[in-house]
Amino acid sequence: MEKKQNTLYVGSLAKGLRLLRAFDESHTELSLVALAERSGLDKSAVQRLANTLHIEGMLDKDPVTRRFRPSHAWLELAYAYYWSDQLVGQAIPKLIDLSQEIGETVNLAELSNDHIIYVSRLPCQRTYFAATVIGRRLPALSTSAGRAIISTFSPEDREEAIETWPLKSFTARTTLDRATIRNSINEAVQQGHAISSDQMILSEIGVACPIIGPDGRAFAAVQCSVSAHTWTRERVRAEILPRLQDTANAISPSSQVHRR
Amino acid sequence: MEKKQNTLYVGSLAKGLRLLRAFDESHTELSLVALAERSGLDKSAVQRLANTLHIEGMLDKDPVTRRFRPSHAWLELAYAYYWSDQLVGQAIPKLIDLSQEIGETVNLAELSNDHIIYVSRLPCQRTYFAATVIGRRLPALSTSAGRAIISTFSPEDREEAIETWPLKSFTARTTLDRATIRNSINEAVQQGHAISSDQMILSEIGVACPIIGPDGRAFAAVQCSVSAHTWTRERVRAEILPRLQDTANAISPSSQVHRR
DNA sequence: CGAAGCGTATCATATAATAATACTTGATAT
DNA sequence: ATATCAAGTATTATTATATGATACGCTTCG
Repeated sequence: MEKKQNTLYVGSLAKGLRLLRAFDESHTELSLVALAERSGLDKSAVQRLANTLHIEGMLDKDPVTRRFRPSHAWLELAYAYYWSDQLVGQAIPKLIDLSQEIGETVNLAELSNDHIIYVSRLPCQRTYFAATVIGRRLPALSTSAGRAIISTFSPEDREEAIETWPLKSFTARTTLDRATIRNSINEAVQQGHAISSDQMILSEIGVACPIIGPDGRAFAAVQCSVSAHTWTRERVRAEILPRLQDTANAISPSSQVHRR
Repeated sequence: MEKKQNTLYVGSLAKGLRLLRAFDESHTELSLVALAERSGLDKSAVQRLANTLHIEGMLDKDPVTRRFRPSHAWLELAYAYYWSDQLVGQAIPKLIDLSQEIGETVNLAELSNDHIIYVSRLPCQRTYFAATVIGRRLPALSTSAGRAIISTFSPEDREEAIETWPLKSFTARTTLDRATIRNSINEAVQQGHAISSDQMILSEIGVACPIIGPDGRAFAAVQCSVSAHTWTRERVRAEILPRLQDTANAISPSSQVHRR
């Protein structure tokens, strides 16, 4: 078991974290051996680590099936995260206003390496569950939010992102061709916003405006997803975009105020 | 440093978790020594553990201030949590409908020992930030959701909760008298819902209906918070309560369906 | 009834975490 | 400019602590 050869690296802690990360949308509760398989650790290690996590309240354990599940503590961590992210605090009231105005689902997405992560979500219409859950990470290139953010990069960084960032197919129509994505991003450079269709799910239109930082570069975007059954790209541009743009602008300038 | 004398307990992992828990609403970024103070660990330990957490992507480190902050990984954990909590999946669409109908903030709260924790929040009006953040834990006795849940307990359990669960003062009007709380809960037993005022913040009215499990006992509640400036308890009862009740009932029966 | 799978418990061993110490850096004040 | 201090970083000898192999007991299934 080759760990980082570093006296400042605590292997046991890292292994414990791997256990936490073994849970995802399709692995919602795991037995001891299932945890061992998914984490790549042996049974003894998992026994000790999972037991520790259970004692410390990070894993719930079903008394009858003996299976482990994420505990409420995972939500408490999200709570702490929200207070630490200045952008969220500034954005939330404006996002609420926006969602009420347009009556459609509004999201705040942040760049997380080469993915975007939905940090705040305000669902206004029934949608599929995955569209309502915070913390969802998606390849930046495949999302309107990611493209909006990338569109604020320097030409070089933009090109590097387009060429090297990962892609993954979600629907039959997910764009996997980087040239097409380049066009989409170039449009976003011109127009200041990105629009995409059918990327994560079919019959879905996504619009996003970047939240521009003091250096002109965005690391977040305000995004809106609507159904193609009731909307067209034209109506989205006419009715949603102006307010979305206003909201993104309103969040931008005052950002980066450090406290303490 | 007395740890659990147990070969199945990994102290280093537990210490690492203490570092994560050092962050909260008033400690959003922490330096090495600040982490040491808040966790009760010595500088060397914090150095090693925090470094590990950083390498593993659980802590961001400001390259200039050298301070640590929660990373996006904390939201990913919340994401995994949401998929593991069956109740949320069942409740979300109904909560969205409800919030659209009544145009006010709707919450889903679950019991977490003697506290309630907000698992899902759908803000419809501008409110203070804390009211929009998921993962917030509050003493069950001080919240309408908690009282609604307790009201479904057996008389003995109810009494034990009223007598022993913790209380904390949030506003000048937070009820700290257990007799008064007993009255409020008894009312909830009669009426099937709980109403409270000025508990977490002044001029706020909270209503909650329990989500009753197959055994008749609730571990969650649908809750709604409105401003006392625009609402009265009577109007809340007349206009919000019926739909709130319907929503809670609609979530209740189908619960406890185990998959896999 | 036997086998298989899983959770639990025990223990000798040496690896891997520890804590003390010293070094580096940057900010503030003199 | 220079001194002082606090905070972050690096190194090391020591042994406490995590390890993983093994064995046991309980269900479940064919």
